Amino acid sequence: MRITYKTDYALKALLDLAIHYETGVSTINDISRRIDAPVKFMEQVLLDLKKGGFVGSKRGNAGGYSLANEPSKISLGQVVRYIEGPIEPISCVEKGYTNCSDLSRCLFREIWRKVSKATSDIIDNVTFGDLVEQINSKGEGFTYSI
Amino acid sequence: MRITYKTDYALKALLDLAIHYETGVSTINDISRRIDAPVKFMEQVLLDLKKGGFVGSKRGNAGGYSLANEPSKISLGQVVRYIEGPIEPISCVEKGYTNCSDLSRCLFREIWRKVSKATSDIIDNVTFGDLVEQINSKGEGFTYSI
DNA sequence: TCCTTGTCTACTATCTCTATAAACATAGTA
DNA sequence: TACTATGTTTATAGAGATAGTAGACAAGGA
Repeated sequence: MRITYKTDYALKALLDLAIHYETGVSTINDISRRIDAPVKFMEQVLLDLKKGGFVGSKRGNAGGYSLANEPSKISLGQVVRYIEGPIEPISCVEKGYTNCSDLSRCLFREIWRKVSKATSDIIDNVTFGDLVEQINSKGEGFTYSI
Repeated sequence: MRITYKTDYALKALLDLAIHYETGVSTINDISRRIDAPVKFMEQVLLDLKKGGFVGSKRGNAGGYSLANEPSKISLGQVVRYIEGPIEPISCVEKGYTNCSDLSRCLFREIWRKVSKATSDIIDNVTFGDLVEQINSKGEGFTYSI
């Protein structure tokens, strides 16, 4: 039931960008250093996040990445689904699945549906705005390790 | 966030054995056929389940597998943890983890801890006895597809 | 033009998943 | 005893995912 490093890095990168939302763009190098991720791997993660519409970029001198939307408009769930894939622990729970011989009679399907819903309820209801707010409410001078 | 086929087969095999709890042992071939799983793969799964203490076996002619405990004593969570591994979506949530620079300051840890707890609350509170009961309460002649 | 930055493609080592195969051990039965 | 049905163990293998690494290229500002 593990998430991958890619998703972990993606979430941390977005939180980093959310923290620096007012500051302007951040370079891949800056982001990688601040969240302690491999630079070349971060390149790919950020490109994926760009394809997903989560971040914008500016090339050339003084270029870098920035959030495409307000932190409060991006939920963790959106990112996890895009980078990691479906939340559902087993494919038969997914919408539109019709391969089982008789879905209505499979007991495990209902279990995994519940797990899927519980997980979604958590990660769909937290935005990067919420996280930044939590950090700020701790007071000045308190630095988070992302 | 997917579980593996191995876990899926393991759960289905145990439910199958729970349904036939009073009947005596079932052979690998019978179980595989009833839950529609590859025989040679089922061998490994059942062997793992035996190591985990979930099933017992009898060799030789008229041998086979049977549940090691009453169906109501085995929860889905026990099996998932043993076959699939930790429920926690990321290692820093696990008990005893001390590798993070500063656990108390990581916001994502709390999110994944919540997801982990929600999942556990579901799968730790369903036993194979519950599932068999659900099947029986549907009345005679109603066959489940496991 | 030069430097800094993002973009894109390719490559690789390692691991996991999902099986399959063959040789072997055990136990009942003819 | 010989035979057969069963579980046991170990090895192997292809496909795919994971977690990176490398290098050439494109764009934009000074």
